[in-house]
Amino acid sequence: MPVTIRDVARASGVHISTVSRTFSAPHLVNPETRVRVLACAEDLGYRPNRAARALITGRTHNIGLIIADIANPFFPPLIKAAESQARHRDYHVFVADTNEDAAAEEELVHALAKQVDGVLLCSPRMSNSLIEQLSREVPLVVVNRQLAGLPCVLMDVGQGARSAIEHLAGLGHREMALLGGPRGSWTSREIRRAASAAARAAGADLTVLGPNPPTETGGLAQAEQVRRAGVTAVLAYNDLMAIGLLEGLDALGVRVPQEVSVVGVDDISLSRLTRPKLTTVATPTAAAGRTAVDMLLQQDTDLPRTARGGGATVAVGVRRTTAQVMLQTELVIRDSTGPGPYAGRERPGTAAAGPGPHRRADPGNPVVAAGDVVAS
Amino acid sequence: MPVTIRDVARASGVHISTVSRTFSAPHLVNPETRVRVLACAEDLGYRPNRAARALITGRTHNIGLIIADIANPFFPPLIKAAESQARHRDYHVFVADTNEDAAAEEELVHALAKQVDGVLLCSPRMSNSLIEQLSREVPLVVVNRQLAGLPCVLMDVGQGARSAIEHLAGLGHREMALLGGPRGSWTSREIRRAASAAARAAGADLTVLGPNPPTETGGLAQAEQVRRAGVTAVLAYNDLMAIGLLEGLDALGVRVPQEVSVVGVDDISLSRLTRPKLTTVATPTAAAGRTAVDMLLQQDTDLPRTARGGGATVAVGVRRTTAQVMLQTELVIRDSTGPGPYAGRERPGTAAAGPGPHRRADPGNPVVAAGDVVAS
DNA sequence: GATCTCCCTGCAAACCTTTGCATTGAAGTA
DNA sequence: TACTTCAATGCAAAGGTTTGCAGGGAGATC
Repeated sequence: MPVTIRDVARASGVHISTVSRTFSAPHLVNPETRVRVLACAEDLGYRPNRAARALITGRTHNIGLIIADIANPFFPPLIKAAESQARHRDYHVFVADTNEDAAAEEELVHALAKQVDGVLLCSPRMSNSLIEQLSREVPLVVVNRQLAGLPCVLMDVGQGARSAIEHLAGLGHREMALLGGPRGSWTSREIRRAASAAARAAGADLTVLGPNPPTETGGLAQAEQVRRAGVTAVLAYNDLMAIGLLEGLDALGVRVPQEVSVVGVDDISLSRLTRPKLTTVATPTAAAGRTAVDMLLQQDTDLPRTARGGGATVAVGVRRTTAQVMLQTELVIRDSTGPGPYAGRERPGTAAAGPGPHRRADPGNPVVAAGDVVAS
Repeated sequence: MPVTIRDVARASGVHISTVSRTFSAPHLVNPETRVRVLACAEDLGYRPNRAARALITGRTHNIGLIIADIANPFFPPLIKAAESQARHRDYHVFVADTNEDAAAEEELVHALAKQVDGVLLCSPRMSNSLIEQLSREVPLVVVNRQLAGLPCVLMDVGQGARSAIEHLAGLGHREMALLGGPRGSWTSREIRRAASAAARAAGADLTVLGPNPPTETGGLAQAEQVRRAGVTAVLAYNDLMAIGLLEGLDALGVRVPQEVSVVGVDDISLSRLTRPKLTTVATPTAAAGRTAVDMLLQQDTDLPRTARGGGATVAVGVRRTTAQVMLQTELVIRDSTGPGPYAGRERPGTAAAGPGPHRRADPGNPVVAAGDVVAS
């Protein structure tokens, strides 16, 4: 039933190799023959069997995309961007969800290793050493985690957190809380580090609450703690948690931003739809998806995967590019942050007045720090 | 570099076929040999090459999942459920996003056809005839669309829409609007049909606005129309649109539910977090994902795909199961619906008073209508 | 007219695995 | 002891494609 290259060859009266070349190296075949073959192929509905092709070329033209949680609206834009970028290059994307579970991550990498040309590991929860080990099994690009010797796509959440804290301090807040993200998250650590430093620099206190699951529920569950901590401003690990917190505070009768200001991270589409609209640190997720695919495919074309001719072309000392790209973030001020108790006292330069809407531009210029490492 | 079955055979001193059997038919190999082979395989980090296996068995152990829009929170639960169900059966899931584009759908089915054992087509936008045609290329299970002769997983949105309209009528609404979904959506047609009938039965007017893109923006854009139509209650194609409408009405100063009641469909997790909380028709998305995978895999085990031995085992008159499963929906009443202008006038039986919270049970009992069809 | 180029096409091996059949050898039976 | 049975293993073909190499033929050059 399935039509193979052989059927096309028979129909068009040429050898299968000619049919093969018609598709993979058209310039090598006579134009007349080519059109004839193409016509027959079209006619019969022939489509090359990618598995068979993969067997010999060593390239599946698939890439794996491992995601902590598809239900987190942070990821879909990244996934879509990665898919569209991949599709342009005739690659397909395998999306897999780990449910925020490090063990599932490892298993998925193994499972995907043989059927993809590379894996995008997004916001991994497993250890650095394990990631390094897995990278020997299949080319890896890591998103939202910095690892020496591996290509990484990072978002500058540190800068974002700093801006957020400075924004809050400028509004007159001194007692702040940070809702930490999940254990094992590089982003969470990064935000915490930067936020602490920024708070210290601004003369503010920062209470860290967490780690927490990075979901609405995780944020909602901390509402009580936030109130008890007596803070007037909160930075949450992500928008989902911030939205949950908004909900929780509302249930407790705490008004936002009059009594407590809330800032999220990610700028998911939802954060424009909450009441009040959420002030948040916009992360360039789509750009990250595109960039990660580019880096993976770049790496892929660099390393010939099939060692045709056996031991002759030993791949010793292959150079692997390990560029690390840092994408910029931007604070988007909306309605969930307002003046704090110290508004107008100090720091007179920073406007403590009503926050106007703030149009953000797409940060299209990644800061690139490239480096080459000799792979084993 | 990649370790093959041959390496394992060499290391353990047996023939490759014995290694193969160790994995695919363990009972055929001597226990001692087996442990030795397994040890060697473990040692070398051997993992069978699925592409090569697929070439001969005709099964890739992958399934494709084609989704209109991953960013729509309706889908992630379905995807997760499908993935987890598939993983239990040692299958992997290829997720692809079509951006609500019928042409992209067709192309994706073609592209996936050869590298998966079957495709789950979720909320397709293309024509029935095209779907039927594609189903001859690769086994298909269709979700959210009813097609004779093809296995389908449906959610009873008709019943849901009816309940919603009855709920609104019971609250004293007579002038209602329906925000239609995207063109080509079976669900949208179904909702429209049922809602119209229910409105007629309840003596209410139903203005249909649309079709619309099934997003927040789509809903938001219709706020003005809704106000102009002078209706007091709106049923939206999905929660996303309902949420957008909420936003739009708020911007226009229209209070919900005091002036206009709003009902959505899907019960995405967000609808618990809007202000007011959204009354909606809960659809069993996770169950749909699980069921669809089950049906696909069932079909897959029924049809031997590789006709080894060539013409001898002609697959003529193969029976294909085409069960159609209808999953039940349920109205979840929250805070976005309230009494209408005719509250308490007629229909005294139906309580027009404040809507109490309503706990919904997981509708775990699918209504199954099975049928066998002889495939060509 | 003979030789050389060069374009096009065919040939066959290779990729890694599965699986029907053949072979081996040991245990069981008469 | 000779024969059957059966479990365990080896052999080799097959699956669909790519690709290095070789061959064929037409046109060009001398």
